[in-house]
Amino acid sequence: MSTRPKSIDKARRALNVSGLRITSQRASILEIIRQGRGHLDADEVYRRAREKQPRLSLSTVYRTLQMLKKLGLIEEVHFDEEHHHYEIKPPTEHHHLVCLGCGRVVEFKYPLAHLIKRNVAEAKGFEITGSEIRMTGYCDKCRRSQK
Amino acid sequence: MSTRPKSIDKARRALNVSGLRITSQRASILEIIRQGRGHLDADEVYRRAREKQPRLSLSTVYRTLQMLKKLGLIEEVHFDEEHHHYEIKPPTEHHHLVCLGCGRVVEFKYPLAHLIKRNVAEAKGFEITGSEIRMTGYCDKCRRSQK
DNA sequence: CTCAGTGCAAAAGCTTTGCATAATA
DNA sequence: TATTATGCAAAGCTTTTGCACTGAG
Repeated sequence: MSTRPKSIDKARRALNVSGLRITSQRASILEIIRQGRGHLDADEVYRRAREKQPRLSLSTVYRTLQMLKKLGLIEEVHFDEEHHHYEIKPPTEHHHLVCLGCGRVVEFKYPLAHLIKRNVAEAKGFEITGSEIRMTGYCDKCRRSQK
Repeated sequence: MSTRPKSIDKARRALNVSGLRITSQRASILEIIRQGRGHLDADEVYRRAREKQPRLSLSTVYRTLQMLKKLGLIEEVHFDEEHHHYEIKPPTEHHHLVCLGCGRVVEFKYPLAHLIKRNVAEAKGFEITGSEIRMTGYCDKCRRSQK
């Protein structure tokens, strides 16, 4: 059995098809995003990747993130106002709850895109290709400790 | 009858209550955001405000935006990856369709927060205070011209 | 061997901050 | 008149870019 996760193999193929090279930097970055479970920003990816590759530069991280985004392998999400965060493109539609107290991010599934496609987009003549839904609030723990 | 829109009066009260001063800069900025119907970024607010007040500085715009946001008078929304956009806090929940072709932003109403509150948040122990829903795609016009 | 990818350093946004001056309440 | 707000300039961050070198295919 393979020791490589599926998402990485998929990425290898996507790069090959596009005539792009698989470098150790790109492999680490992708692997880190995968392990990060969707909640890392560029700088955090950089810091983690440097533990294994001390000579890695931040520009490579940014260039790689852009490339992966363009290939549709990762997705950019916006948890707070300041940074972009990245996650491996999810196979099924899912969204995020962000706790304003502790910053915790919880994913949830709900077929909202479909709903809106049927009820709103068609009426406005829009063809929807992507959605980002972010609900903010306070998690269980933070609510309790605030009282 | 008053020539001032309600949203501005509401703002005046909010500032007074907080012991903040109503300056000509703040009034213009708020008025511009109101007229902008929610789709202006800081720089655009700045440029428009300067037509009337050439000496206005960009820092004042940023400081005012932050203040208005803190007071809950305006809301920050994220149409693209690069900038923040601001709108007068909407009385009813609404969301945005963003066209990737021409950048046009269309608002739509749909009680998604309520839906998610009932179906998702409660189960996860979250108390939801805000939501931002952004669907991307292509509008009628752009779809036609692409073919 | 060739060309895409990298590191480095510098530049380019957008946003914030310090401080003296101006203006509101 | 007492603060608060402003303008200006400088600094801070995140992100992008140019260029010579390195390394994957």
